[in-house]
Amino acid sequence: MRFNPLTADAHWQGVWEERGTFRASDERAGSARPKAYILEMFPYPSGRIHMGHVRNYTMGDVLARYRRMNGFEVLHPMGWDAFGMPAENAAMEKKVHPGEWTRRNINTMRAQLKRLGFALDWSRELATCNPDYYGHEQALFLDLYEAGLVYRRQSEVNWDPVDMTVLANEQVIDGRGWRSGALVERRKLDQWFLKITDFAEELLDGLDTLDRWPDKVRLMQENWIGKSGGLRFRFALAEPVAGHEGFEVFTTRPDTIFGASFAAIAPGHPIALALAEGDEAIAAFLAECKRGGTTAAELETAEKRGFDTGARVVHPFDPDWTLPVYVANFVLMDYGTGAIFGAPGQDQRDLEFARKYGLPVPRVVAPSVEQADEPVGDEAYIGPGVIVNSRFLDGMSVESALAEVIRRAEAEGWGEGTTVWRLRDWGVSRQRYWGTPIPIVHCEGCGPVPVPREELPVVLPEDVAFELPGNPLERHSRWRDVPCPQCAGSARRETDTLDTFVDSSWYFIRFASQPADGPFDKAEAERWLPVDQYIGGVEHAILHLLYARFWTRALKRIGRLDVAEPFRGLFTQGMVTHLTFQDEEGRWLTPDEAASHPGPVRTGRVEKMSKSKKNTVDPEPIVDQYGADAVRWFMLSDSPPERDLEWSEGGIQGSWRFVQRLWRLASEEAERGGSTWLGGGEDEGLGRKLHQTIAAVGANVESLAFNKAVANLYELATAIEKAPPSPSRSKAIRTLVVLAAPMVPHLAEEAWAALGGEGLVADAAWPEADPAMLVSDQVTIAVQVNGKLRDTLTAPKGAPREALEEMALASEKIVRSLEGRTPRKVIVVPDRLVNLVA
RNA sequence: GCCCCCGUGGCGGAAUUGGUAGACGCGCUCGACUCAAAAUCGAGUUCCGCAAGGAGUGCCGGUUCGACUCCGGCCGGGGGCACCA
Repeated sequence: MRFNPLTADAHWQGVWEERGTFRASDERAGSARPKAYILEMFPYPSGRIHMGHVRNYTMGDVLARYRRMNGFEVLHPMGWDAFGMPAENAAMEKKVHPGEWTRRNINTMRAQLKRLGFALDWSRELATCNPDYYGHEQALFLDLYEAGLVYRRQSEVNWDPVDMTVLANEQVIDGRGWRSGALVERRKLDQWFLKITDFAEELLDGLDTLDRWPDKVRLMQENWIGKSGGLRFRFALAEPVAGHEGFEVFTTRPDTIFGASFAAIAPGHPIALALAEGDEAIAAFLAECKRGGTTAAELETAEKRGFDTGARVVHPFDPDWTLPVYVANFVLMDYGTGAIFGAPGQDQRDLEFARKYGLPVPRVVAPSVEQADEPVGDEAYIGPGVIVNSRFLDGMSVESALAEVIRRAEAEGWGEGTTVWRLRDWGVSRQRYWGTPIPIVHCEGCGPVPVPREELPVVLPEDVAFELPGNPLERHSRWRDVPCPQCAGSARRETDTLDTFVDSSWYFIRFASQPADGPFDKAEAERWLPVDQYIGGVEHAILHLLYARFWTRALKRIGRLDVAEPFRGLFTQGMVTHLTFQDEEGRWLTPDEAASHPGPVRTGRVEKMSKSKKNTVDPEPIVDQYGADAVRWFMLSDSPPERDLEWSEGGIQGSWRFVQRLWRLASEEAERGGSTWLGGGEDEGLGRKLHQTIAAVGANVESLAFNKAVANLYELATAIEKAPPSPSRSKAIRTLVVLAAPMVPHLAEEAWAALGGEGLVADAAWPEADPAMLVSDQVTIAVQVNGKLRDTLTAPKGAPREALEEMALASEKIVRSLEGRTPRKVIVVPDRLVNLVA
């Protein structure tokens, strides 16, 4: 009599849905019950659910079910991050409308998710590609626009001249478009930006409050925001150049100011551009700089190159000291001021540059005064030390010299201490069809004009063609050409759409509150937010999580939502991996192909499941074969959730065995008549094991250590199997079913019903561990001689030190180990060990 | 180059503050049931050794009565950022 998931899964899923078991109540949240908002990163509807989704949503589900059983009102919603490029690619390749393709995928994936029995509130399901989602997003965009947090400026993009589209950096491979293979150009386009840099300081400071985020993610965001303190100052040109009398530079090392041997400006610097107007050699150099690749590898190997402009700047501390001005390819226009001074003795890049162009390399920092005149070799000295060869700074530490230069610069009025950020404003314009239309109209007379609120949503036109390259919105004159909302003159809609990261920057708010007439209701959203536990892949550690934090803070600033940080707890789960297989010619084989391949098969490394390596395992046939619970159980077993999990046939079979084992325990108990068992007394040992397990599983689920909770349940099951029938055993079986319910909910319902449990096990209360049962009155004491274990003995709990020492000395093994020596020191840790030092 | 994380059996991994290393699972071995196989159940499984015993958490050293755990230095693997002044 096996547990049959084929019938049980569907049955219990139907019962939960019918009863609305997992529907979250806004009224109860926070009033009748404490609230818990559990969220997993919503999926992109790519076609089918993959194992990564299953793992991610299973973890969230266990936590959601566990919280419910602990009396929380739980919000656990699901939706679709439904805009994006793959839909347009599908449209081009398969001649299907992106909307149709997306909606079809959503239907498939929803059905797949439902088969896994997740405790989701489907009544709140949303898809970002629906006007009743993105229309509200347009309203929020206008709110930010009116608050001055949105602006428009020219910006360089990667332009694919064949596909006539903008490419993300990741889509440029070796300088060519990933799809067309055409050489990518750098083009300047007018684009919309969100002022995330306005929030740099608070986004950085806010990280300190996120104590339930992984340190790794906080660190990555900190580096991304990249705060640097330093000095910004003005270099005066000895002779004016193309109308400029000087330029500003930024440095984090003003203490090295007397080590300066040149100044350098970026190829895009206004002075460089002005010089190029009248000088073909400079113009040629600038063109050369532009051509260079932008990939990481190219930049790493790129040579430092410069062009001596012939101009000179005056050293701020010495009017008689001038420095040559170069245009240098390693100076970035969009960081700091786009210009630097070079101190080759203390900076590796400056050193390489100076060596190449024969510039002096003075030492101004030395480990000690005695090393003041030691020449700098192939490596710049960036360590701590004392300032040398620097006039009034000589003898100071790096820190005090730094402060002193800033103080003088400010006092003398030629510079000031400032902070520079690595973080750039967020460019949100995408020259794409399948995204949220930016609700702006461009009027020849009035310029950019917001679409009036009553005209929202600006709906994407359905009748678009993808035969031609480029953005179909630009060609759709009926949609594009509209009168200006201000002057009624002729105008055009903005044809760019929003970056899909905008869509995912507020979906968690819409889940919490979804009125028809606005993005969300403030009070209702604040009832649920912040998300108590957010779970997703570490690949979103920076962009999505930073954008969502920014968006939430922007809403707070304009008074729409009083929440500073959207995600109270964050967990980044590992990937699902699998063995890879190749045939004799190096072609990748699927696991099935590998098994039936006639020739030799090379078994490769364990890698992330991916289509290109053909090592994916589709969850659906696995669910068909083993049922949802076995798959869920496997996803939680073995590997710690933050690490990668290797899919294996053996693993899923082991999970299947355990599901059946649990069922056997429960069904045999049910046949026996459950709690009406009359023989035998209480089984104290089993009772202790039970309560220890209750405590351990609870603690481990709370800390998301699902692999340990799984181990706890295995142990309890084994202990029950080995125990003779007794009331304790009957109780342990019922409790085991409750403890396992968040992980294997279908089996648990079936077993619960068989055992005559009241209502649904999903609604059952999480058992409480009896503290008195967690400690036993006998403890095992380790006995060591010189720190090495020689014997163990059993003693009553709380036995006094002297008694333990005496027992240890009486042990035959200990006597032998001591070889007649008398211990000169005895360390006793009560209830733990005795260590005899001889 | 800079920053961060991780090295424990054949494998995935346990080990709350330094206190019996290897829980639990996979795999493997032996046994039971079976005509047989599958399934299931039982026993065993860090290494060397018949045993007594010894060694053992990447390597070297240190602190300690006692180190997987703390400190220093190496080696190996992984991740993030990347010409950020």
